[in-house]
Amino acid sequence: MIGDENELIEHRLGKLNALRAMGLDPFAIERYDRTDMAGEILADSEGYGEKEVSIAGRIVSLRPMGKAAFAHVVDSSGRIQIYIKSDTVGPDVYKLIELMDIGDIVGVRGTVGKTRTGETTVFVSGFQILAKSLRPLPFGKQKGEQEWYGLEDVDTRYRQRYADLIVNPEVMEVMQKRSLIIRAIRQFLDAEGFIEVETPVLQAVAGGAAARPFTTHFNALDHDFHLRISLELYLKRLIVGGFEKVYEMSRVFRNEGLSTRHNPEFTLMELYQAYTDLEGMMDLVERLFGHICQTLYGGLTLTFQGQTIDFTPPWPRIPLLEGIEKYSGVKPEEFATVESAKSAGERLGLPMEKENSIGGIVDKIHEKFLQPKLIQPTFITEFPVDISPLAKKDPANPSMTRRFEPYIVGQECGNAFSEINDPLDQRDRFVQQAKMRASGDDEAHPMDEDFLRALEYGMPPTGGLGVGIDRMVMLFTDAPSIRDVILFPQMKPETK
RNA sequence: GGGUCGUUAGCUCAGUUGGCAGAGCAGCUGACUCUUAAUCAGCGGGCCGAAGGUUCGAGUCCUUCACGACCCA
Repeated sequence: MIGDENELIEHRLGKLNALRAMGLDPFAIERYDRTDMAGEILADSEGYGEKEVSIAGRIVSLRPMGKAAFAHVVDSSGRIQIYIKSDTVGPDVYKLIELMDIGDIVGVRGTVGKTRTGETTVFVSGFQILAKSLRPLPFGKQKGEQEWYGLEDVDTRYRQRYADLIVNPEVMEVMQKRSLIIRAIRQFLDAEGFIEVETPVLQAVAGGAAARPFTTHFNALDHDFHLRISLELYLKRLIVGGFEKVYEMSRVFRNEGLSTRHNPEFTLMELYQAYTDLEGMMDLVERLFGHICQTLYGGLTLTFQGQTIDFTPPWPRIPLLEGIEKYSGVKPEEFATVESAKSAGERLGLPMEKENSIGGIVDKIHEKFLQPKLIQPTFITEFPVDISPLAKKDPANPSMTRRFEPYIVGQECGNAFSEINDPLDQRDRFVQQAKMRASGDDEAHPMDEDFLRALEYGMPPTGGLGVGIDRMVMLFTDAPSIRDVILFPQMKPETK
């Protein structure tokens, strides 16, 4: 979009043309061999002696002073000062300083030393501009006493994440941590003997969660497909097929709104383990979160938004209705019928007009009264059957299921259950869901005959777990918004 | 979906009861061979988110729209 060029861009184009006229077209350069990274030099500034180093990176500050100049160069390892003196590089090379801008990519040769004030600096013997920055970086805020900030406008930050990354280095740090977390999850699961698989993103029936899917048309098959909303039903097909410990960590898509905790495409990790149950999954969750915390912070505690969170097992296990009674006063018996549950909800001041299922009301009261109290890691267990169409019923109380959700800092961090492996029960649940769908609940679970056929071949007793990776990364990076942990969050397209 | 707030220079923001469009930073010109996002002197830079309306006159008031933030559903 260099059509909207202004004076600033005009000047930089002029400098580019001057470089080209001198036979120094930066964009003709294909390669620059580096001997060292900025971070390595800063870490061992005494160890370089007279050795010549070559570094490359982006100019982020420039202080020319007549016939000498200071600048800072940033590469992926850090930021180092360079000092260029006309006497050293010769007047012809020094002239290039006039054609250099903050934002340019440069290659620098020189020796390592310290300036009078003690800052480790590369004393330049030669340099070249490797790429010209034509568009000024969104630097330049002064606030109070000489404090500097980069880009703040969140709209621009998300739409131009490339500029955000240059100007706000903490974004890069969060994304590096995200990579460490994902690696730690894979290490943990590999060590536990899990096999990572890939299942279809395009699905004729999008099930495994209560959410609206995105729909797309498959031209060759002349059929509408959905983008998956979960990984569950294909992974359980694999358990039927003989995999005993299997997982997938990948993107799923839900056609819903955006918020500080929701992005319509997000990363989900689901795992399934044959011959174990809910309690086996709780044990695994405790160890998984503990492993990640150890890897990142060397212990079992971290700070999130000022609160200290302790992952030391065992985490408390609280049945959902017990927790609701404790924090809202509503007794479990009140959830016996939709009518009594509704009046309990109304008593608490919650809008109940649209509610027509016990599970929905339980969920709403939970969200408002119990969930915000669950700061330290806690397992909430025993969810109503009508909002848990894939979880085994509790033999002691068939209106509830053998399901749990872990909560940390008031946020749901996962979902797990003893999986239904009775194809007859599963069919009944799907039929129930179909009725809910028919009465207007478009997030009710769709019928999936192929999945039922798989269960009919026989699936071992199985424990399953799903964890939203983006929310997990928020927790481990102290990020208040999901957009802080997603490089390119979903936005409405620009209209210009 | 509802409410509140926001959108002015590259960035961050002022702009009074409606009366010439402002600041800091960065940019440009000049000076300066150890600076700390230097310093000194000078100079440019605007479709005030878009469209309509009220008015002699709108950045400012009204309406609609677009995009965003926060809260609620």
